[in-house]
Amino acid sequence: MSYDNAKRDSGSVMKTVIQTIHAELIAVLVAVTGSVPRVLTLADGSAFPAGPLELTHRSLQAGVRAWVERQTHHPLGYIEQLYTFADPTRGATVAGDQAERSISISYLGLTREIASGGDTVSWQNIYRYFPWEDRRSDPTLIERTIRAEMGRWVGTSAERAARVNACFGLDGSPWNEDLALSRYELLYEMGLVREAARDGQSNNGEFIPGAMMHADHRRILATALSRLRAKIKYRAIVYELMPESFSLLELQRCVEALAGQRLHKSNFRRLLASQNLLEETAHYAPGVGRPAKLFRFRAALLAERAIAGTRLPIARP
Amino acid sequence: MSYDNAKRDSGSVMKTVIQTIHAELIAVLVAVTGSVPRVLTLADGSAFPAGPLELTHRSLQAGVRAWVERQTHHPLGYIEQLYTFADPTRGATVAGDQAERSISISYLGLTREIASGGDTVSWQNIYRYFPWEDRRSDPTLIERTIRAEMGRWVGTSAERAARVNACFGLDGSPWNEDLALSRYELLYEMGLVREAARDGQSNNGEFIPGAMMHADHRRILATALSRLRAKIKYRAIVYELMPESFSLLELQRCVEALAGQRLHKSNFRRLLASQNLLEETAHYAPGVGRPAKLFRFRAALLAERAIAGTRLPIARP
DNA sequence: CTCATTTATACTCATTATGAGTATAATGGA
DNA sequence: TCCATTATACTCATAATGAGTATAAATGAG
Repeated sequence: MSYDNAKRDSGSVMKTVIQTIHAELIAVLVAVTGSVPRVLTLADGSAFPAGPLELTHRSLQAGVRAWVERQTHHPLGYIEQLYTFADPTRGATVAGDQAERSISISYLGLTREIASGGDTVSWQNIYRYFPWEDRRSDPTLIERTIRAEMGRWVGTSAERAARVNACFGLDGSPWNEDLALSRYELLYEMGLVREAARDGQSNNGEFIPGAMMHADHRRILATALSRLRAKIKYRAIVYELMPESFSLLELQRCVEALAGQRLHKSNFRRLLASQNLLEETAHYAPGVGRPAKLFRFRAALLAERAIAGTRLPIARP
Repeated sequence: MSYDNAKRDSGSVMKTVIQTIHAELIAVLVAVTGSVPRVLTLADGSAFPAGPLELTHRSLQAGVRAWVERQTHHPLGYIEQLYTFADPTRGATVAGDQAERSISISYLGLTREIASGGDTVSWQNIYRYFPWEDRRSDPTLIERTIRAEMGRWVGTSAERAARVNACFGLDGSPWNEDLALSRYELLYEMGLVREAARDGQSNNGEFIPGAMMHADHRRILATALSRLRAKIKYRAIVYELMPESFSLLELQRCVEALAGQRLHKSNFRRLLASQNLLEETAHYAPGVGRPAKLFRFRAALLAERAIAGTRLPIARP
């Protein structure tokens, strides 16, 4: 095809080294049980299910499904792609005209928690890795624990101060739960998470609380959390995390678990009502207090509809 | 590392074939000039700048920058990753213990249009590929041209009808500009775009208007358009597309070009005012009519802030 | 120089959406 | 029976939106 020549050669001489690339598929599986958001991990909480893309895989998604099922025996429902990154230099050696390099493609999956087989397979509380992201019971953790350490990095730089304040909702800036990834990256840059020291970043003080993970898996988890928090607001995906029927409070607890924030009960219900995604069942939830009506998601929701609308001030003709 | 064994071997026997993967980097460069949104193309509008990931590339992003500059001599500003996909079977042959496979990683870049070198390098109107996405002058194009063809595919299926209506804003459903990708994919599934026939999909009628592209580049462009339309609403990225200073009407035209919709002038200005992202300059734009004040973006905007807030009804303590 | 034409800005106003509560209804158990 | 608990229904002030109208400052034709 003449297109290929035009495409490859314009402006420079082509290299002849053929590069061998190793593609790794990584799965972040999230479930919410009660009020705890969890991820499925291997190696006692230090890594996610992962494995190389193989010839037998029909697609990237199929590959992810295969690896997760092989390693955890957990069935997989909804999944979506998160991010792809290349390991900057690791193993970039040349042998003959072959060079080795690694690319990681990460996926986010939503399911319901099931006791999974495998010795080291386990569901871990997401906030074990990011204690500062859970502001439901104690929104002052950042103030109390890591603000001082961050202050050391900020020093007298107004620009750094502005960045920290915007990211962590300090000093008048509002807290934005979607910025989970930015916060993790900033902490890494500051050298306050253990991974930074492990990777040879300079260390600017005491490490802050939060469990470490293999390679950059914790960063991938932060990506997943950010994506999920953002998406839950404009797409009906909590659906994937809930049982067939549930009470409104259960649904609220699920969203709160992901957002890391308490929600206003009646306003949350009003929002649900306006979205018209739920329908009543004939049943009621047992338990203390007045029994709650049970709801289910409407089938019509299958048409992957956005639940919020535009923010642009559109003109009518 | 003991982690690696636990990770790879749980539940199945490991394959020994080493897979050679070819990673292709693809760049969708967008600029808006006047009221026309454009993409930078090669091969007379049929493909995007692209090339394999090489050893000399420090990162995926660096690789994209290198290829774009090599092929188009166009400087590159802001870029972000779009999507990664694996070519399902093409070239999946095995030679010895080596197998060949291709992965494409696409990027979206925002710039200002510059006359670019290279014979076949050109800026193309995005709506050349998706005429139905531009509803500024004529929102009835879908009704007039492609609705009948889609109707043939829908037949008597209520589910198909619901899908088409939700996607294309027909029959009472509101038009949602963010669904550009879903619309393209649906048209492909219906066999109404030329790529579908080329790829061996069954054809359900006449092809609809819109230029074809190499491989799945048109699908990638649809991804870029969807992403850009969605992102422009909650992130201050138009910034990258505008000159140093500009009038409010110019900014409005730029957003309209991307959204494919007319905006309400005074409400758009009120929105801008509330976001506080702009500041006045001392200058005025020349031209017919009363001269417009020129604005520029505030420097403080560097702190990559979200411009919209949460949609969740948060509870205060 | 005056006025029609054009584009820029400033306001207005009804309707919705949101944040924050208060009041009332069903339960099970002491 | 009364109380602790949880579920639902309303209320109300304020902010955000959608849709216009009114006024200001240029240019160019006559």
